[in-house]
Amino acid sequence: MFDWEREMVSCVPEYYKWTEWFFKQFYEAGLAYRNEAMVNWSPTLQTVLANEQVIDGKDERTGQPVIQKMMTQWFFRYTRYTDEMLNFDNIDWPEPIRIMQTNWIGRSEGARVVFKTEHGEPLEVYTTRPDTLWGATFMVLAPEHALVDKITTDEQREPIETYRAQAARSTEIERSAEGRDKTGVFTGAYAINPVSDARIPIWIADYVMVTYGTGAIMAVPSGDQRDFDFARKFGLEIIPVVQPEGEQFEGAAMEQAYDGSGVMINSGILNGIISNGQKGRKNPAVNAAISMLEEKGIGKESINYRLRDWLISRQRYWGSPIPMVQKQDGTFEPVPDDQLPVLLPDDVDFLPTGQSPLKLLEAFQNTVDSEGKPAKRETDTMDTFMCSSWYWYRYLSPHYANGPFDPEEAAYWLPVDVYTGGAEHATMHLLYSRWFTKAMRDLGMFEETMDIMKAHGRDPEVMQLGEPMLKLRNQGQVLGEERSGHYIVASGTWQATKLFADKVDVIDPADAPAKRSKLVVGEIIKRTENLLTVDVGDGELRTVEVVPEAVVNIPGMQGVGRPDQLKHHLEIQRMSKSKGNVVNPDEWVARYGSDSVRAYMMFGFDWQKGGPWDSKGIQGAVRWVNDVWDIVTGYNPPAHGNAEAERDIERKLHQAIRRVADGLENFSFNGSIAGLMKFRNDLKDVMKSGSVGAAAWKAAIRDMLLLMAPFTPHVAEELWAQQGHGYSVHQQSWPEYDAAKAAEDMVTLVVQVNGKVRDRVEVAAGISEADATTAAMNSESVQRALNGGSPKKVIFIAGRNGQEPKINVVV
RNA sequence: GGGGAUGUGGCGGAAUUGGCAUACGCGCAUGACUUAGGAUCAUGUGGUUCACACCUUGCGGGUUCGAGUCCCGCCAUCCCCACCA
Repeated sequence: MFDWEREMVSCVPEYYKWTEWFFKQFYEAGLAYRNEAMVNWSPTLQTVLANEQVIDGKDERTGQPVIQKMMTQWFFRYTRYTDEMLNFDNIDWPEPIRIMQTNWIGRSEGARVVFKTEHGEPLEVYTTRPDTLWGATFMVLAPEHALVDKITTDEQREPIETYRAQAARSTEIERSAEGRDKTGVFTGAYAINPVSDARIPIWIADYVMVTYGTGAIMAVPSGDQRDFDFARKFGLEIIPVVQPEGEQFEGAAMEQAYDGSGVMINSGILNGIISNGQKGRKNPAVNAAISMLEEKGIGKESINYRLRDWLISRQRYWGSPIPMVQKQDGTFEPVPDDQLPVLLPDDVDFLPTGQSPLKLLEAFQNTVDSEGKPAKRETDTMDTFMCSSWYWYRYLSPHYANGPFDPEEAAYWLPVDVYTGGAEHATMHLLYSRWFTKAMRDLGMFEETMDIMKAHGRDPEVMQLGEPMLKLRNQGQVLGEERSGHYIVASGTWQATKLFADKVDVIDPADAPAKRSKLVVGEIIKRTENLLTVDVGDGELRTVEVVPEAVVNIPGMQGVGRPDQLKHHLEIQRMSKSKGNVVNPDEWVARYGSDSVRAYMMFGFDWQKGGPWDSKGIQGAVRWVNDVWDIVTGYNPPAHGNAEAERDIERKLHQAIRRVADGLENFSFNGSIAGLMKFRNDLKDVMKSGSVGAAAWKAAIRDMLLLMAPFTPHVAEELWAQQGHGYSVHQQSWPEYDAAKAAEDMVTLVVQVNGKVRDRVEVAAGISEADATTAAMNSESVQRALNGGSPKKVIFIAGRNGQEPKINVVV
């Protein structure tokens, strides 16, 4: 149900005023900052992109390559809440989403170790395997690492500069497309291994990312395959430090890196300690290594995250303006609250300059600072994920003027109970949203809400979680229908391997004529304009061009047939105009009514999975709705029925209540409707037997309509009114489930022999173990299996929750 | 390379904690009603088998009195991440 009084639009000033306000709040709290950083730059879009918007080194929208570039940009301290965002204890979110977010945040446990160059410059690295420190035989810096310039020797300067220039030019795709073939250049400088005092060469290579860890690694070729590949390629030393039982590793002879468990060798004081191959303190060798590093003061335990701060600047027009002005001295200050929002100008020119139109608009940029001196407005706008990171708070009170939301409303509604959306939002929208809410909490934005909650007797503790949505479920997508192509007979003239058809008839495959040289007979696999690809059987394809004046006969198609009306084969895939498999719900609603279409949408699929549309499958829902209509309007029950039958329909009603309610809570809507369809079948049986009296019948119908209301709201309302009940069916209390009423008197005792079902016996519900055993022993199948002997064991399982009792005889 | 999900009749899909596998629906078959049927009604419909009976949840093992469900190893498909040190 939609409450249109709470409609809001994120690109109107009434909304984005508060998006800007949030930015300002974050800025003043130190959660927003400006920094120079290596960013993803899209030359195509002429803007920077968040890591989340770069897929395989390409921009997710255009598929064009993205390059790395140093730029000054606005960031949010996304990493402030890494550990809290890894905690899902108090929210009910799907496991796959939690795993994806966990992997995205990418927490890794290890240590930072400070190496020194020969000349004494400190060179810090991050490693998850400090136990392998003695095996570090060289170091690798990212090409962009700040120390490269300083340490490179004169002889190596030229190749280093060439390599760095090349790395800067190349896109991330090119860097990873090289796969395992390592490249790199020696700087000419050496470092001292702080534990072994070995003099080890320092290289640069693009397999080390400047953005992760410290942008520098200690390379342990005996334990890391990437380092191993690099060492082999450039002839660097390999020292084994972890040796599995029964092996005798020799650095020169190793064929690949070994990262499994074993015992430490060549490792000074660590020799003999077990390294179990794990990361963190769980590994005895790592544990010992970290203690040693901290004791000697050359390193310390350290946690590292894959997650970077959230880059929110965009060099484009669309998006909320960043409410900052740059003063003449170059520093920034926020726009005063009473001047918010900074409006997006509507007189911009979209010129192909490669720059944001705002950059070209002097009138927008020129302003004054808080002292009245000339200043320049920030022309970057915010990532539109900003707008979607808090919209549900605005829903509460879309026209509220004193803040982003009305705390009175918030105290009633927050947090969101259930949120549904696609799983594709896992690492973007849903993670941003969690960050945003945690930041709001820490900035005290929920304080007033919590006071009001307290005043209304609601426990405000839940707001301390800083979680926007307590329960999340992902829905699947309804895909296009699988459809076979038209089966055709095309005739015309051949030119080389192509048939120019002047006549095309769509036929039933059963009526296909025999193969003839002048004909093409088969299913259309593909059609582009008037060019057909036809499967003539045995996987053989023919190309047919339908000439402009050709006669096209399509049975059931009115008017003169055109080649573009010929259907081609479609596999199950997403609906899209270009594939021609879009199912327009309006057409189906016009044909069957919205309740039937709605019921089918809920019944025909696993809601969390989605699946292909099936234009025949909808018939089941249509028949159900029609049947219910006929049952309710077209049957006159007798004044009095028999008690047993009335008890039985009451029982079935309560079983239906249970199924419908369970389905609604678990998002198994198909189960709910299956329960209702079954009840429809039960009612039809009652109609046939005429055994239920008017009062019991009317009561059953009444509750069924209540159960149907969420699924077929219009038909339920109409029938509710026709039954003489007051408006509205949607404002009644839900039928209460009564387990006693749902319980069966007689149940089927399932008799198993060695766990396999061999017999079924009708017995009274709640049968005792002794009686069940007697019944089982009297079963012919059991007698046969026992063959005169006695059972080894008999296991009785009483029926729970309406389940049948079972008895298993072990022979 | 790492992580995740899925795999059940001809099809969509059911199956609380391990306890009658295939609910509900589509389709199909036979019959009825009909000038007609893409309507409706009845019956049937996992497989092998005349039957008795046996087998069956991607494949192979295991745990258990009992496995679609739990564990181990494969295979297939899809998704996410990816030189992350």
